[in-house]
Amino acid sequence: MSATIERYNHRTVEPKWQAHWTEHKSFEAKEEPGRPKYYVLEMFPYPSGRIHMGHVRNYTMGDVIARFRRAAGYNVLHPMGWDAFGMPAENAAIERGVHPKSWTYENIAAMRKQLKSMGLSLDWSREFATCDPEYYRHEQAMFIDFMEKGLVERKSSKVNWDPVDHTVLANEQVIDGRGWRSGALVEQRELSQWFLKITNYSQDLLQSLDRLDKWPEKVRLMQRNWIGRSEGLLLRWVLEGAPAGHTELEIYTTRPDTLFGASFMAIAADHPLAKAASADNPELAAFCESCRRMGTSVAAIETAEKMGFNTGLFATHPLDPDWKVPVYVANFILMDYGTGAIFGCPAHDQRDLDFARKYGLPVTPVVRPVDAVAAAQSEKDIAAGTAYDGDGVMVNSRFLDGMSPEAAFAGVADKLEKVLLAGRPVAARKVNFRLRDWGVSRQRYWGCPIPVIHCESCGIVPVPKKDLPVRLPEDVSFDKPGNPLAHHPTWKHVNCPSCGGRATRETDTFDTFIDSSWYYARFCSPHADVPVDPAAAKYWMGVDQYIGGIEHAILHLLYSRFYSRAMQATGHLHMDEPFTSLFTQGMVVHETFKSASGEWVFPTDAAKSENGWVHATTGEALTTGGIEKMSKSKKNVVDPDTIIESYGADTARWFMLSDTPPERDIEWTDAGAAGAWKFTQRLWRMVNETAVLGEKGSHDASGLPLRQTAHRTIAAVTDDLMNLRFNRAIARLYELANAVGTILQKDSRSAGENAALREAVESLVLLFAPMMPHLAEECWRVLGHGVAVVDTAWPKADPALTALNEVTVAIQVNGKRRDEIKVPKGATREVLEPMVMALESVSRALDGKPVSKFIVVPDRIVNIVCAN
RNA sequence: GCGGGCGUGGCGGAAUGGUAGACGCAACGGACUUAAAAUCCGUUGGAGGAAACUCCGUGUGGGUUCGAGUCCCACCGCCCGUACCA
Repeated sequence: MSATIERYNHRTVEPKWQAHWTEHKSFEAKEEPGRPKYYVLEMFPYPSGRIHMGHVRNYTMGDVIARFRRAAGYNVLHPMGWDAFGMPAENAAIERGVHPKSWTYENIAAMRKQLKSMGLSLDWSREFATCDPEYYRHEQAMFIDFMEKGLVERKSSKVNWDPVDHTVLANEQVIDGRGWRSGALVEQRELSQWFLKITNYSQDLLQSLDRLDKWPEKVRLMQRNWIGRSEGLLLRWVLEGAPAGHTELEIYTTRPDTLFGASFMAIAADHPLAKAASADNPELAAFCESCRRMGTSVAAIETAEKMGFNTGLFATHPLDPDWKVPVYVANFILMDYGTGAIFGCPAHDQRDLDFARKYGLPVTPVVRPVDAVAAAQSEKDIAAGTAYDGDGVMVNSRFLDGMSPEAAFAGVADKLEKVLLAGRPVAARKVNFRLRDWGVSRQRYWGCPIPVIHCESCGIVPVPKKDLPVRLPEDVSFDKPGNPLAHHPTWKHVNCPSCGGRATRETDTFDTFIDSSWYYARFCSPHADVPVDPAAAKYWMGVDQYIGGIEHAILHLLYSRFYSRAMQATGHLHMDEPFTSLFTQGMVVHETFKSASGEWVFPTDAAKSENGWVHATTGEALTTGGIEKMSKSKKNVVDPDTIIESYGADTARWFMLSDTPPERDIEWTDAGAAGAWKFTQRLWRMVNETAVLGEKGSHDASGLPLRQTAHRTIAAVTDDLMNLRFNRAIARLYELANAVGTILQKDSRSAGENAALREAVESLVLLFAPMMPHLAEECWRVLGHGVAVVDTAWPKADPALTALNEVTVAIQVNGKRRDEIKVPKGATREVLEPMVMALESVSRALDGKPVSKFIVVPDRIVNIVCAN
């Protein structure tokens, strides 16, 4: 064995090839009409200052796809940028006195360097940050176009106010009643806000999910639920003894079929009728106030009892003038869904049943299961406090009796649509969505300024496009809480573009989700002086493979889908669905350690002793705290820089792809990383040992087995990479490496074996190149190639070599495996039967019993069935 | 509550309804070495057996099928998402 092979040194090799790729502009993409394109995009990072292992995993996957597609002949676009606006920059300014701009751009520089050390095949010539005026200028221009198109609305509304971050949050940013970033309890405030009319597209956004067949079903379902379509009926009830101006009460229901099961009305505490009725009823007013105070936290909702207050008012049943139903204010009715009022049908709605039982209201079942046993059961359940919400047949419902609930729905709707009340139909079919318009105003400095001017005489005036961008002023102070733009002495004072009079700028900035809602389109033409160059977008869009975390399943992905529609409506883009195929990768997790006093301990400080884990320096006993997502607070982070320095980028990349399927959480372990590193060294040795054997000779029969393995590996890895099954592709590569190693170990080899070896090793290098690009380049050079791997085509499997001419067929007797035989591929039953019946193992298993069936699955299995 | 996913060796995980455990890690045995590291070779689901071989085995219980980790039903457990949405 050649003992003179030097160890593979990633510290010199990796920077060398990175420089080569940069120098040769290997990854700069240009439109080439007629040539198939492939757009790979990973969700761009927030420039927090350092990349973490999650980034390493995300960008490695994207890079493998990009390099693989590139080798396979596609014109690949693989860009990178920075989601650079947002609160951490401002927090840094407040806490440490650094300017958000310098903080951000310094972080970008640091992270760019880190990403480059990973050897990603990115087109850096297209890089931008969303805080570049050259980027947000187009965002502002498009907003003005959206305004003209009626996609923007300014309205005073109750907003979620984050008292820690001093900003408004979108509903989507409120999690369990707390700010998604600060974790502070959210308050309700009344403010004038800018909204994007995403609800104009509710139906389209819902329906088009059906077209996104390359998205995970889970994400589509989450979006479906978020949009929350329901079909129901708006229904007006005449009120009796109501305060002035409240002659009727409009409710929304999805179950008009259960109208004859009505036993009470319930309205939200914020409903105008509740307010009016409270005026001369202090007790009611107090109850409404307590409902408002109850809050929206999950804990509050889960523990809250159904509570109500009888207003003393009555509503008249729309189908029976003599039927009067009491009106309650109830704590479980939300003002911002439907009309903030319902009719309660306790037998078929659990909340209504809880409420009715508490306040002694009637419970009349009106839907009965068709099956008699089920019907009896449902009656018992209802009496015991469990509502029945299944299908069945209508009862106790006059003209609806005997119908299905579906028919009854239509029966009630058809009838009441024709009944007039105060000159209007008393009922109207109505589709309701849970989706709200998107509030985009933020009272922050480090965001894209909203390009409008408030003029006392002209009102809202958009900034003329020639005056864009509206730049953020740089001389701001963060001494006072609230928005530095509002505090700035001069910035907001301008002349009205319309009348020339004194006016003020809007000081709110955009929600940063806007920045990330169109960046994918900007990458097509990052230097164009329009938001998106139509020809470039036409060529590159949509994104063929988008990769990111599941945490963006709703917000970012839904906003982006809306944005592309809005851009289409304003002529900026030619298509509506930006992401053709979506992949959501799992997290990187790591074991956690805790000291006896409950403090988190860095894994690097934990050592294994006979008595379990101890602190490496103090010797204190440690407990393992479970395998969790890497986070600074739990100290279970591994720094990518450290890993790349000690093992190299290729090893880190390889580990990230090995063993665990990409959609699952991967556990970072030192042993696993070390294993990956050993494999890089092994490949390096094999390549060197093969290289000295010289150029490829001619093939003969002795090399056939290895050639077959190599070509089958090419076919399998190609298929696996096409389908993002990285862990399987890697297993195949280990198999090929093992096969190569076996031949290399032999004391003597035939010329044919040497030729096969050369071919197998070259294939191996090209196949692992997307995962370990630096090692592949270096190996390729050692093998004597003058052209770099990035400029070499993906290997092709020879069908003659992947085809099997002999197959192993398993022999079963009564479904139990008893033997296996090697037979020519395609062996028929006529050939197989005598062979199989002659087997000693078969006659032993049959034990003289007659064969009743002889099943042949060609090239797979033979199953002999006999009486037992 | 509702919705979705998952449950396979010591571990990560393979397996178009067709030989369960590919591949890797760990462990054990061996070669090389003064020794160790590195490397290479071998063994490794459980039980029984000297061996041939036999039996058991994919959370539990049923079912469909010649054949089930895979499909169907019920249950148990874990994970994720989500909610007074009328």
